[in-house]
Amino acid sequence: MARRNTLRLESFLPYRLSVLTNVVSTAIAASYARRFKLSIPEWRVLAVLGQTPELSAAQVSLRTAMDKVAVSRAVASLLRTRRVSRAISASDRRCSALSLTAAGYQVYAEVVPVARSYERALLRGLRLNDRRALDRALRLLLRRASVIGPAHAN
Amino acid sequence: MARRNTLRLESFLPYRLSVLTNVVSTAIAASYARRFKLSIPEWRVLAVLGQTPELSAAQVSLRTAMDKVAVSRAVASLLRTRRVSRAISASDRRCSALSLTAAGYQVYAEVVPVARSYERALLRGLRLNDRRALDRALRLLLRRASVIGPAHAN
DNA sequence: ACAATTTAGTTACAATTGTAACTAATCTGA
DNA sequence: TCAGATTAGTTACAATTGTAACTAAATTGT
Repeated sequence: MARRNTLRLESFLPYRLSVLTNVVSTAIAASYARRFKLSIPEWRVLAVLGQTPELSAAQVSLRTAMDKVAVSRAVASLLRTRRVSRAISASDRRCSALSLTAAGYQVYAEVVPVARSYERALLRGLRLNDRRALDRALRLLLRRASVIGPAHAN
Repeated sequence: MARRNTLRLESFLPYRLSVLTNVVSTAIAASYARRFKLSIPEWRVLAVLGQTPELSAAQVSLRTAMDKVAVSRAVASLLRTRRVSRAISASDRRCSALSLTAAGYQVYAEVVPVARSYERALLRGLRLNDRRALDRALRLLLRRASVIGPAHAN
């Protein structure tokens, strides 16, 4: 019952990141889930293919930081709804080139401004200086997190 | 195929937050999951009770930003492993006061330094200025996110 | 040339999580 | 006082996600 050496959860960085991310992605998801019947993984795949078409599933996986099973499922669903098309590569019949269909681009074109506007609303109130610092911090934290990895013995 | 008005996912704030959070919480979880058989929700409950004992499940829910079902499950599991004890309130027999047992405190006391050291490792390389800016930014973003909420029509 | 390995992607199943409905206790107002 | 509403917490079930095993194609080394 000594209660010395206590951890203040509300100022613990990993906890704060987790809470913030949760609120943010739930909010964003809500804005397109209902309107377009898009799940978060589906939106991610859509987003990378909108930016760079003709990617294989593995490449999508890399760019979205999703694992390949998640990508496979999202792609399957996007194929069903005809928002993504798949062309099997002639040289290597294992991989395929994924692209948005016209319908896919249309959804993309509608969601992107919403996403942007949400981001703007979120950043409103942060001064330019702080935005830059945030940008630097996120970049650095991500790099450090990848480097130290799960093997953090102590 | 015009590809104008593209969204650069890698500089899109919600996306970056999500990737970072994912890496960080997976890493932290790994460091205590195996050693103490603690899931993330369990660790969170342990963390608030270590900081403030005698809370009801609802209060834990508030402080951890977890929903009540998640708390209920985590508590059930912590009761089973005798890391948390529950005393039914005399005045209101619906709610109960949750506290850590001696065993619970022991786990807490072992995990806290690990968590702290991970946080330190993460922040290494960020200058004091940038840490302050990050702190401000996170506080502000969380507040904005809660305010704008899911009702972000566009 | 071909057995052994690697790579892309899928499928099957288990574990986790979210949603809704529920029980039990308390509170509220007529 | 007591019917209806509220609150704490749990349970049951559905949907999502993670893990492992799998198929099929390509690559490698001998």
